[in-house]
Amino acid sequence: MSLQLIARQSVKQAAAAPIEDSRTLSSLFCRQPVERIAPGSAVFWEGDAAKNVFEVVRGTLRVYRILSDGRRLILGFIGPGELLGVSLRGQYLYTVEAVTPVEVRGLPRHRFESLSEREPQLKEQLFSRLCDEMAAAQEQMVLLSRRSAEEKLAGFFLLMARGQAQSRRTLIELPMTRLDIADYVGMTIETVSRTITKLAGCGVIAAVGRHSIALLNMNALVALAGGELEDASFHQVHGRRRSIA
Amino acid sequence: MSLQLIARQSVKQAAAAPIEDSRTLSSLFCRQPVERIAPGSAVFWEGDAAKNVFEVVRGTLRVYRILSDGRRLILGFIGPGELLGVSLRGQYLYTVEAVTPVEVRGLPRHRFESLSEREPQLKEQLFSRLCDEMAAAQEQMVLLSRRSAEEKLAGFFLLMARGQAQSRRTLIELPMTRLDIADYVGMTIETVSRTITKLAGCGVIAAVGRHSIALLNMNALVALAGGELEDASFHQVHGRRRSIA
DNA sequence: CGCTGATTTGACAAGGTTCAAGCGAAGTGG
DNA sequence: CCACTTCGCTTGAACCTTGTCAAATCAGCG
Repeated sequence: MSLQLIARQSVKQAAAAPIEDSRTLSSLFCRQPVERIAPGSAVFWEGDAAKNVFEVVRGTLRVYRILSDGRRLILGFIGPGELLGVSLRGQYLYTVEAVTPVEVRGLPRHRFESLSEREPQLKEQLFSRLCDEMAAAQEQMVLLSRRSAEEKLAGFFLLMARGQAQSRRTLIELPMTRLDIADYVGMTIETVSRTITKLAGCGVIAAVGRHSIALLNMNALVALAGGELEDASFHQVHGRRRSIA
Repeated sequence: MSLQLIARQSVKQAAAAPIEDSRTLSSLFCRQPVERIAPGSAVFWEGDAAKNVFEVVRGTLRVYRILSDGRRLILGFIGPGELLGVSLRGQYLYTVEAVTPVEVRGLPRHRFESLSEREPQLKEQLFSRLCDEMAAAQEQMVLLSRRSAEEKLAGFFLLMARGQAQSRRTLIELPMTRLDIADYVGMTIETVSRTITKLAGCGVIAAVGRHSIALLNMNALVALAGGELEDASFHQVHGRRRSIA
């Protein structure tokens, strides 16, 4: 039985907790050579021996598992600054594939471990990232448990916005395909497409090409998503409305 | 924004990795007084200051969050041996309520932290539990992403069986209500009920009173669940088995 | 024995999946 | 540089599952 983790570091998180220690997790990787990975290629596969830990330098990746009936469950999308393959035991638990052209730096696991063992602050940072990942996992559960397609997609867009928004940016990138989105939120590709069309029809969002959308009515989007994806700009209480035309 | 964790220790895990260190996480709690909690009462609420860490001695609890639209998302059920409220920051992220009569031992968080700080093995154990919890979270995502009600419930039953099966016991306890189950797998109570009736009609399971069911046809159940909840009796592709016993 | 709350069951409608076809953009080869 | 192919995306229509509303049953308890 193997376990490993995607260590996440949300943008917000990073900003909120500036690093005082000179020695950061990232510093472990900065001398490692960069590996380039083409879209559609994997960094590693579910079941592989977990030999390396990676830090994402550039690009977006999808993390997924294939269920026994052939369906693909995307556990998350990760980007620059995040760690991949932090593992407690021997095997990777999921497959990680490049969505866009990707650059990563790899570090042999045993070195990663001995280094982080040596310095408590690193261990602490690792722990902290683990917590972030846990929180992210819970958010995804919330997302998956949402009933309607609109709620799910609204939640997904907010998640993506949160991940890349400098502030209240309205244009967000969706490097992944509709199929990726569908496998992430647990719907079919058709429903994703239809729902995007519908939201665009309501004026809540606007599709800008295939790989980005504009968030036109943030309030409506947050209301639709149920307000659960806490955003800095949003702070309401339990009495909430959800109108979408 | 606060983060904390339910640290899980699966039955299997405990058996597979015998403790060599004299000092275990549990040993931190064994001198603390036992608190009794009546069914329906909470150990703590989402948003409370995370003052204590708890170890469950007896009983079953539900861990949940209330979404802003009033829906309740049950993140998991936990039992004896598991930790509650391990927190990196100040507040509990979810509410924990007793399903059955429960006994827990509480330990002030700062003491828990300073103690585990002092001993690396404890930190290690904590890390390990965290990984278990992460794995559990992923399993729930798999469960939630399943399409049909039958798949979800079959998966749920297997999960429950795995959590309490001494061996290939076929009678499993379901201390929680149908509503709890519904909020866990993301369906309505009616659908849960209908689906149980249906599975019983197929001879796959049999309802024994309201709070336990007999697993009559394990193979059918595993097939229904998609075989993803790896069980000793089941190991396909990736060639790894994991004894349950 | 008569409450109260939990569960089951029924009928119906909404919404999502499925199957099928049309559209469009990106990339290839001439 | 353009036509062609391909793949991803959108759209349509029928079907099916699940959510909803409502009512009947059941279990536990005073």
